[in-house]
Amino acid sequence: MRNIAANQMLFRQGDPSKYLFEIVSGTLKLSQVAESGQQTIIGFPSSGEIVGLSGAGEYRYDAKTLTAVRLRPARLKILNRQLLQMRLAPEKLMDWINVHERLAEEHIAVLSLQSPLSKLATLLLNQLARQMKANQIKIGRNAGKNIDLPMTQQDIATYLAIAPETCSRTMKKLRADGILETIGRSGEGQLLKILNLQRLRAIANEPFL
Amino acid sequence: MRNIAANQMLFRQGDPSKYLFEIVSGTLKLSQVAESGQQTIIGFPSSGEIVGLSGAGEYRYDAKTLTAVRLRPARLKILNRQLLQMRLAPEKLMDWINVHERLAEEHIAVLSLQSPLSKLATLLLNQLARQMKANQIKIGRNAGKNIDLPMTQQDIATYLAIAPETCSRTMKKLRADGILETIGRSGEGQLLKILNLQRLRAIANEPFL
DNA sequence: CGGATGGTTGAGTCACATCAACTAAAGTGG
DNA sequence: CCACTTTAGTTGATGTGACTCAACCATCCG
Repeated sequence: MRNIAANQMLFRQGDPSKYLFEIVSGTLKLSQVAESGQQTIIGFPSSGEIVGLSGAGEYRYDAKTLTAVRLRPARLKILNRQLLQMRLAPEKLMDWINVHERLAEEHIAVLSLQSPLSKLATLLLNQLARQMKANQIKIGRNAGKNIDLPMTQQDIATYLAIAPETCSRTMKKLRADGILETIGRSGEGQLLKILNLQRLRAIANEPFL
Repeated sequence: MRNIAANQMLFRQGDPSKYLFEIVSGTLKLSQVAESGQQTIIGFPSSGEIVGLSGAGEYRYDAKTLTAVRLRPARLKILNRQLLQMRLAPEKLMDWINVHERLAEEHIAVLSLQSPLSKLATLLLNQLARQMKANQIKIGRNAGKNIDLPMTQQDIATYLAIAPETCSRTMKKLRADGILETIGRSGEGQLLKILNLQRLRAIANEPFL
C-alpha cells in the first residue's frame, strides 16, 4: 500500500512498466502525447480502477495524481508467477482487463457525442456514478448528488476534445438553466451540486438542444 | 481455424463470451449500442488482431464480417487452463491485451481531432498501415499505396462521429486536391489509390485547413 | 505583493449538421 | 434476366453553434 500526495507523477509514458496499480482512494489523470504531438487525456480513474496494465514492456501514458491517492501496487513479473502458482485467479486478471476496457469505452462513447452539452452532461453523470460506487462502500449513504471534480476545466476540455472556452460556457449554461450549482472550490478542483438530475440525464442523451 | 463469409454476424453484444478470435485474414466491424440508444462503431480490426477478449462473461459489442474472414478461435476457459499449465506463455496474453488497447487508443486519438479532414486522413493512414503490416507478411511487396476500404462510408462516418454527408464531401475534397483517387468498387467496399502520401500525412496532423 | 495558471466573457467567422431531393448501385423475386 | 425495392452515396441550400482571437478577472503560488 502506497500513499502519494496530490500533483505527483506516478509514472511516465515510455517508462518500463514494472508495476500495476489498483487505486484505493483518490483520483488520477492519465494523459498521452502522440507522435504527431497532439495531447490526449485518456481519463480520470478513481477508486477501484486499475492503471498501468500494459502488454508492451512500457507504460503508454502519463499518470499523475490529482488528489492525494492511496494505491495498491502489484509487480507485473510477480503477477505472472502468481498466475502460474494459482495464487491468483485468472478471473482476477480478466476483471482488470474489463475495468481497463470500460474506461476506454466510456471515453469513446462521450467523444462520439455531437454537442458539447451532451458531452459535458455525460461526463458529469459518469463521474457521479464513479463516486457513488466508491462512497457506497465507504460511507453507505452520501449527502447525494454532489459531484467532486478534482481536474481542471482545461483537462475536461481536452478529454472531451472541445475548446476550454466552450467548456466554461457550457458549464455556465448548465448553471443558468438551474441544473447544477457551484458549491465551492474545496482545495483541489471544484464541487458541484446537482439540482435537476433528470434534466441532466435528458441533456446527456438528447442529440439536440 | 474457421472460415466465414462476408456480412455474417460473428457474435452479438450480450452473448456469453466463450471464444476469443484471432483474425488471420479479412476485416471485421465492431459496433455497440449504449443504453441511451446511441450506436457506436468501435473499429475495423483486421489480420493479426484479436476480438472478443472480455473480462465480463459476455461480449460487449457486435462483431460482423465485412469481407470473407479466416480466424483462429480459442476457448476462453481452455485459455485459463493453458495459462496454468504453462502451455501458454503469459506474455501471449499480455500481447493480446496490448492489441486490444491499441485499437481503442487509435479510435480515441482520431475522435479527438477537430476537423473531419484530419479525422478521415488519419483513418486512411491507419488503414494503410494496417494493410501494409498484413501484406508484408503475405506478399512482401505490395503494389503500394492502395487502400482497400471494405466498410461503407456511413460506417466510417459513425466511427469518426461525423455526418455521412460530411464524409462524402471530405472524400470528394481529397479527390479534388489530387491526394487520392477512386480506383473502383471491387465487390465489397471501395479501393483507393494514394497519389500524394506526403500531403495526406500533413493533413492528418495539421489542425487547420 | 507580483507572477503564473485557470477561468470567464465578448465579437466574429467559418464549417459542420441538418433537411431535402436526387442518383447510383446492389440485392430480391417473379 | 428484367422490374422492383432497398440501401449507399452525392449534391445543394441553410442556420446555428463551436472555434478562434483577444482581453479581462480570479485564484493560487512563492
